[in-house]
Amino acid sequence: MKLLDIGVLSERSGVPPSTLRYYEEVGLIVSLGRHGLRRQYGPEALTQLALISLGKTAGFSLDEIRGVFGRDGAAELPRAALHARADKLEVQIRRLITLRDALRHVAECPAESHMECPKFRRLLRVASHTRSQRRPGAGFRADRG
Amino acid sequence: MKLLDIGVLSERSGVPPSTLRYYEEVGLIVSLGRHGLRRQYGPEALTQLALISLGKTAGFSLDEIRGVFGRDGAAELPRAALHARADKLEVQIRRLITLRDALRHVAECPAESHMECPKFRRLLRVASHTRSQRRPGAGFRADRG
DNA sequence: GCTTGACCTCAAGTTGACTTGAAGTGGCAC
DNA sequence: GTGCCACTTCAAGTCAACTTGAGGTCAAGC
Repeated sequence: MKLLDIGVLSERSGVPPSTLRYYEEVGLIVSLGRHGLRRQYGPEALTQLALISLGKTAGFSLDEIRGVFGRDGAAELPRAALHARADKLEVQIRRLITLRDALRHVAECPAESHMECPKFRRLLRVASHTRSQRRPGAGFRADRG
Repeated sequence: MKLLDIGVLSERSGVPPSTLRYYEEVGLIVSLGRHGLRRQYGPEALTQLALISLGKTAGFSLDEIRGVFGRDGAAELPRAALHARADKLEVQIRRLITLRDALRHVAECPAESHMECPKFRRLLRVASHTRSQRRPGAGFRADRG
């Protein structure tokens, strides 16, 4: 059973050691032991980090991610709850597609003002109907690989 | 030209007055005047807020949103930059689809452990290859309509 | 055996996006 | 003309998710 030193895990996952320690502190991952002072992780930690990364992209808080996937990276919620999450994701995916289309459109549309373009106005109508959601203080960071 | 009292705009957009004032402070929207003390907004503010909401769903910071869409809700960036944004969005959309599929899968898969399921492992491989991105301190809130 | 360097702990700081609280203002209904 | 109440300003607080800094430890290589 080959364990990964925190430095190795950090390098392989792209997640800084400080973040790995933080994730462990909040119970998202577990270290299996120490080599001297240094934390040693099992190979499954890489999988967990991939899952965490995906969840963050989706805008889930670390709390929610921990709620959905247990320490071993397996789902802990009942089917219905998992499908509910997937449904919410689907809504978000549609909103992202709307925005992508809006961006592509304004990049190409020759109309004087975008507001005069029926296609753009239609996109925005969709946007305002698919109401946005917020939850207090859920930090999300994207960018910086 | 009918103006919207901040209270009306707040109600119609679902965005709290404190947030509208904040958006105005950071230059995302503009009020056209006052009725007594109360800010009055033009109807285009609703469009701007829809755009802001979409941008936030996509994980853009308010700074980035302001950068892409000017005060009038029209794009301010050159075509190439807009397409680049759209490309990044597309990557994110694919990650979200991966996560959605993973969730649906674990909800249905009868395998003893998900790690033993080839389909799940394949999903995770995709997840770890499509590397996640982060940018320092870009708060994002989802949920709470 | 001593240096080196990457780790350790713990507290405090940072960031973006808001919200909250105190103290004040002004249009509108009565 | 007076009370109400939703607004106003401004400073300070909050929250998640990390990062940073000070001071310390320890396995490995020389």
